[in-house]
Amino acid sequence: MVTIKDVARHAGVSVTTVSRVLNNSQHPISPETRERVLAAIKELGFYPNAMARSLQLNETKTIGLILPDIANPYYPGIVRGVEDVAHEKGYTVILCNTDRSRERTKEYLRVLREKRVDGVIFTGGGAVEDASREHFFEQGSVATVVIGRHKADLPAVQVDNVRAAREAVEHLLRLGHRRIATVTGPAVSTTARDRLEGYRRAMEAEGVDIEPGWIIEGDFEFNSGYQAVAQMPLSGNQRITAIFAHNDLMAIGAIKALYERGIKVPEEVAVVGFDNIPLASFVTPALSTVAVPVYDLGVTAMRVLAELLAGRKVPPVTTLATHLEVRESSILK
Amino acid sequence: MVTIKDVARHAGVSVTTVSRVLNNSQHPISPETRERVLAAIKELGFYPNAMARSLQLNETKTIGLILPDIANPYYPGIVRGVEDVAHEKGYTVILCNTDRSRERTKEYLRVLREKRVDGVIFTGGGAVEDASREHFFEQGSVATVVIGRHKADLPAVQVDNVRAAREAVEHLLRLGHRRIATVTGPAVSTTARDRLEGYRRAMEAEGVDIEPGWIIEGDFEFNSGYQAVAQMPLSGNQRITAIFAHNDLMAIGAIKALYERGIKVPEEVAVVGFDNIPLASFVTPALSTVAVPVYDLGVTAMRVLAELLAGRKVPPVTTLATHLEVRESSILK
DNA sequence: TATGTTATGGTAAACGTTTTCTTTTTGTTC
DNA sequence: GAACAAAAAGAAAACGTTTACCATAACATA
Repeated sequence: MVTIKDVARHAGVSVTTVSRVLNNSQHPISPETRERVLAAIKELGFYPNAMARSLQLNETKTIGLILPDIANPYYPGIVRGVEDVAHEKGYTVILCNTDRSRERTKEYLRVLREKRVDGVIFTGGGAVEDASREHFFEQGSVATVVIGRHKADLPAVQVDNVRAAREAVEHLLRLGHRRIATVTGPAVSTTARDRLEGYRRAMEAEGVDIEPGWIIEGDFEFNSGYQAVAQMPLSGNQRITAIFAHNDLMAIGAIKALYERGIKVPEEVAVVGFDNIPLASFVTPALSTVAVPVYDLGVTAMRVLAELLAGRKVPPVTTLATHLEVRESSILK
Repeated sequence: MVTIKDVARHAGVSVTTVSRVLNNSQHPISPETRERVLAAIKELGFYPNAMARSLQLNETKTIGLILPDIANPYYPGIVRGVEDVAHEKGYTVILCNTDRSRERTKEYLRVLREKRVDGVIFTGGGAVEDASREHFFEQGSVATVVIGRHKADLPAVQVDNVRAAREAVEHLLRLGHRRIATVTGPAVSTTARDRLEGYRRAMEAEGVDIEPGWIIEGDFEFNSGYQAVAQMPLSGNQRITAIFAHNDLMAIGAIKALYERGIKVPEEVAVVGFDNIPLASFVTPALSTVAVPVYDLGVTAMRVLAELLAGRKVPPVTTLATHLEVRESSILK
């Protein structure tokens, strides 16, 4: 590998001078010298060693992005948002899939720490956060931003799940539905709790009593939505006429189950999901859903992190707006 | 930040000794000394500085993963595969989205080079490869593995697109279809060319003449599949009875268009896609498709790269098997 | 002439590790 | 008790940068 020394020798100057032209330093350099250095750099194919540089400057221009699983369709949008802004600001992103495993999370935190990343963006909540707090923040801090709900005392970027869920259910109520079931996320998920709360508030505001069979716990996976349908009253005059699922995957599972039972969506049962994963617009009928601005969540998180790294104050919480994307599954053409 | 010196002082030994226990060196260390060092490390919360280490050792245990767009549902599976193996082998992954832009690709290659990544995995072909060859490999090499077809002289991990496409079409022929249309990828894509070739060979082997209107060029996006349907003969006895799309997104677009025209899938028109993105099993009817083992592509690519980095010989091409995932869109229950 | 000042450039320490080479300590053998 | 070997530990150079500080030359100023 060619080093700054080689360049210096080749250009007939000191390494100091090479370093100066490399970094556009304040220090005056004569045009001829600069030219010679630039020529030497080109000629030798010199690429400064970022590690030596980082060692000296104590910054790596690298951040860690920790999430449960990139293969979950909710996350790629976030990642892309983070990455775009990171790239624009000269940062590089290390991707860490934790599968929500505490072990693996800690493992990654150790590596990120050893690699001296300048900052970290977390998403995926829960156990991950605990591990992080313990491990990362308590022993010397690394700038960190969290996407989503969290208990830690860290800057967060999130959406208002209670409100968004409420709006989704209000939409169904406005269409005349009263008997509305909901497929929730796992009870431990704060996100799921918020979405359930939104459902409750909308129903309550409308004076509709929620019947016991209407709330079915899922796990955010396709299958749990599919299976939830089996537990719902679908015939007789006790039957439900709409389903609000806590995410799109479960909503699509529910649609599939309804389809297989010969129940028409949206004619007999309307369905609304949550997240607006890419898939949502492609299924038939196209899924009405709460659009979570995943890309913007990523973009904003990285922006906040960059502010933090620049030593500026950042808001403790940034809340991004959702909007209801009404498609075919909840409304007749 | 606490350094190895602090640990040494705290444990009353030299940095050499600390380094030795840190790296489980051959050099004998008395149990008591080791204990003292370990205790000091723990007590001070010491995390070795990977950059200083890398500078010395000339390896970063980091690799770059270059792809067009993580938000494209084809890629997360690959990324996950790469990441899993990388993690297992002690590597960290830097994610680079290029949007197939030559500019951005070169930009990233520069950064990866400066950060002295140990290796690179490329996927997404085309322009990217050119940029890479030029920039990366010609001036001092970095271990590299390519996923998919490529022209460069680099170890590759791929599937046999010709064969896989042929099998997909043979499946349709076996079901009795003769008038089979195909929605291709962009003409410049080698992948698309291979898949078209497979279609041709299957038809030819069966003695079916391909009519001009049957081959419609798409661009691998949902919309082009949707729009392709408009150009197909769908009524009269010249009508096609099956569609082979070069990827799932286009296949799903086609299904949507057929649905809107009141044409039943698979009863009136069968559809087969390619890739087996997660979405494929969730749409209605569930999409029959050629299952590309994306996760395994990632896993294998990283394994090959690791071999390369260990200085071992690797096969120039590793071909992974595809299989046809027959679901509802091409066969009646 | 002595003294600054400015423009340009260089020397060498520092960043935090690993590792080669030495040194010290301990133990064994005759 | 001398001689040596083995075990344990340390000193210092090296990795490739950045930068504080210093040096020189040219020129202006009093």
